[in-house]
Amino acid sequence: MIATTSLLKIGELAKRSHLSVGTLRYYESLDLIKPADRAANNYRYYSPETLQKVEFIKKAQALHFSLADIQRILSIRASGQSPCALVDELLDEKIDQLEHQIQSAIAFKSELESFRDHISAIPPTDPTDPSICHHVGIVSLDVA
Amino acid sequence: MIATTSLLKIGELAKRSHLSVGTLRYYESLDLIKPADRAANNYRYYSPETLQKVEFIKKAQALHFSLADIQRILSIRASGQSPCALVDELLDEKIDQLEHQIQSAIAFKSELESFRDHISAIPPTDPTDPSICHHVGIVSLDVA
DNA sequence: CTTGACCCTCTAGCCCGCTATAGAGTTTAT
DNA sequence: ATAAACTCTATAGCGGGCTAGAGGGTCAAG
Repeated sequence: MIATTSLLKIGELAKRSHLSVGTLRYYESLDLIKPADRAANNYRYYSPETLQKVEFIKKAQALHFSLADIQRILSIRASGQSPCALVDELLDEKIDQLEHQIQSAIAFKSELESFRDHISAIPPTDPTDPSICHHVGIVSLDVA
Repeated sequence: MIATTSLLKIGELAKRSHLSVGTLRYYESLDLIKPADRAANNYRYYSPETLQKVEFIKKAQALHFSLADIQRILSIRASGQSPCALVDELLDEKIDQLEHQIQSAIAFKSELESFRDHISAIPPTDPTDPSICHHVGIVSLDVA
């Protein structure tokens, strides 16, 4: 028998974690959290540690871990093992992805800038011009 | 009566544009393209200019314009006006967004890097440690 | 005349992290 | 005793750009 006095109903957990009730149920559907108990009324009753777990989830999300990643981390932890190797691997992965995103965003931005400068140098053509846009550049620009 | 000899069936347009038939029908549902004619068999028959339009769509997509943006551009063009003002505005918008993305990706990457360095400096703890992860940092790190 | 390659519409599913609703039961406060 | 405030399940929708499938009609070649 669990000391029901300390257990939280889902609404309370929601309030304390600043997540919605729906989100908490959604997390359960992804095996991220689960209630310590389901009383006869079928209500979810959470142990207070769940709040820590939810905070962990939020922090990990802020680090751009997907909920699937987080589930993997938590399940390793739940099996009594250390998730550190996985966390390190995921971190390296995110950092690589970010570096790639940064480089391609920089390249793409300068591409857009030269395109903008290019078209603003072209005088407006007659609107009845049959080309799709007087910004002929858009049609003819080679974008890799 | 349209010279049916020069018109393209959807499969032909798909082949020439390297888009799928489904994509072309999807584009029609978004008012990006439409067939010049629908014969008695209800087949779509496209004028060859549609190929130019589709190429335009692909180029604009490569510039990260959404299909909704592209629809706006094309409808302005279709009404006989110049879409240049809109294109310029959208370009400026994309460039600003890219700049913002680049800056926040850079900041976030260095945040992740210092986090990684921080945790790799912490010796592994006992797996039976009740904290969620021996990477206590994940739990305690303040990420804005 | 039949086979296969087209074409049609309509619907559903994908990814992800939720949110919102309907319709029902339960608890709590007055 | 009743009404408000909670809880439950199950289902559908969002955005964006598609893809896939069912269940049909159409057309050209052999």
